[in-house]
Amino acid sequence: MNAACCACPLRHACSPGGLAGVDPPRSHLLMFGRRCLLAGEALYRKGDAFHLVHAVCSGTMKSSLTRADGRAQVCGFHLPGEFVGLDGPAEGHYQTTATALEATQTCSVAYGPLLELSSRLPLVQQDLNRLISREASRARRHILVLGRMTASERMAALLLDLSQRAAAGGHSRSDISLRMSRREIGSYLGLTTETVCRVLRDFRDTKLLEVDTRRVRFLDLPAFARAYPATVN
Amino acid sequence: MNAACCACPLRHACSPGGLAGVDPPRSHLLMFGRRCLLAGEALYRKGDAFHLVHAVCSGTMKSSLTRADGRAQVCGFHLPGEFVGLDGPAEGHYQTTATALEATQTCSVAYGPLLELSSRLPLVQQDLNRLISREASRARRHILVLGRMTASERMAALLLDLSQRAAAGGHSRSDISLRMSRREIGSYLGLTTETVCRVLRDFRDTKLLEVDTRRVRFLDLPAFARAYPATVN
DNA sequence: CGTCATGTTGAACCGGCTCAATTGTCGTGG
DNA sequence: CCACGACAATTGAGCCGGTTCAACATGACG
Repeated sequence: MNAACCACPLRHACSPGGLAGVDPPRSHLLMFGRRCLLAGEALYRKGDAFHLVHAVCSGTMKSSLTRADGRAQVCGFHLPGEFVGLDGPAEGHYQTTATALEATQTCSVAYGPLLELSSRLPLVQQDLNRLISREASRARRHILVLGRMTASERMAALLLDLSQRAAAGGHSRSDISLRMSRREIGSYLGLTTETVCRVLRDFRDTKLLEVDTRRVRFLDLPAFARAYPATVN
Repeated sequence: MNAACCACPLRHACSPGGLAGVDPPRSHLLMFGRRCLLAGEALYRKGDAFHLVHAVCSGTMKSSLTRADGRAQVCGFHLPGEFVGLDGPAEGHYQTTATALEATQTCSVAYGPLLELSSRLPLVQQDLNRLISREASRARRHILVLGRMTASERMAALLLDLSQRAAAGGHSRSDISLRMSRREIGSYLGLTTETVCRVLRDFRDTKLLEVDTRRVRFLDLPAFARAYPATVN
């Protein structure tokens, strides 16, 4: 582990989560560099040549697809400790655009050397395949949400998912801050911003949540999860 | 290429599409076996231990997710020459259930040896990663459809997709046969069977298609594609 | 020929959308 | 510090696309 990695807030999360088998003396070969993004800044865009995968070190990102008519559809939110850019291997260029939702730090890893390394280290190879495959898992869960769920179920699914991932990152499970706008939530869930608002108001009115704009607190998380069982995988 | 592969209808499609770099003398090590499935029979089920990936040799399959309440959501259709089971690497067990829609032949490949082989052959490694990554691409395209499209756009997207894939398999581009039921189409598109029927009727009434139950013919494919541009990727 | 699943069509309903207006939030500059 | 403007969030009223529910047609298969 080199100097930059020692300081990385991901130093614990990165290896077990992503690249368990990389022996320290070699890992510096992989790291391409860090970037600091401002809110709204893109890390990569759809169509960019794919050479790097990225870890979110701090902040939050979204990834979005572009429709033929040019409008965007948010297809994922990414918290610290998670990877973005793993949609690249499919075609050799990114198929999504990754944008920072707030000031965000990322760490980039060169894909070529990573592949090469993985062929020498079976554990890395398996982890890499797993990571790429998990990309599809996420998308499939998303399909389940968009398929035939009501607005409240969709919103509940997102909140429970964010809660769980925030917890995995060491944050509170019941007190989550939404770094994305209502419009972005709506795009992700296949709803309008108005409906997102109304659903959150209903959750508040029925004492399931406290909602203060972008701050959400579960009043009884287990009860909430029980009320929306179809959303848990 | 061993005897079974010589007779395989995929013998041309398999290598270029999937495993370009496997040198013939070794490929027999990979092939695990063939299976013949009847309509409705499952090749694997959600939760089964993941050891094999499969190619569809003939017939048609669907893969489906299971909701917490037990109901299924179709998440993909698979034509001859395409792979199924690549959702396995993520967690070491299948996350979907693959079912034959008609009499279907499959060819299975052991994942472990494939991984091992791929570490010696960079081209195979890259292809394997690409295949796994394409799994996510498919799911993302599906998200785009389920996100915010009208019923007709969804149906058009499916028909154009099937047309394109049928053409890739050497079949007619404008004359396609739907091996799946209206219910399965509806599940895949996030619609009811009734709506699927009505949309097809509308396409027929507006002279875009000839529809005879499970047989669909585009009367003017380019015009159809132009009428639904948002559905083409 | 009867049975059962699949497909089709119609009528009424409703969840979420559209459109429009209001309020809240935050950054900027006076 | 406040005023201002731009944008995000919220709320209401009315509408509409797709669902629900029900009836009927078709077709596969014993």
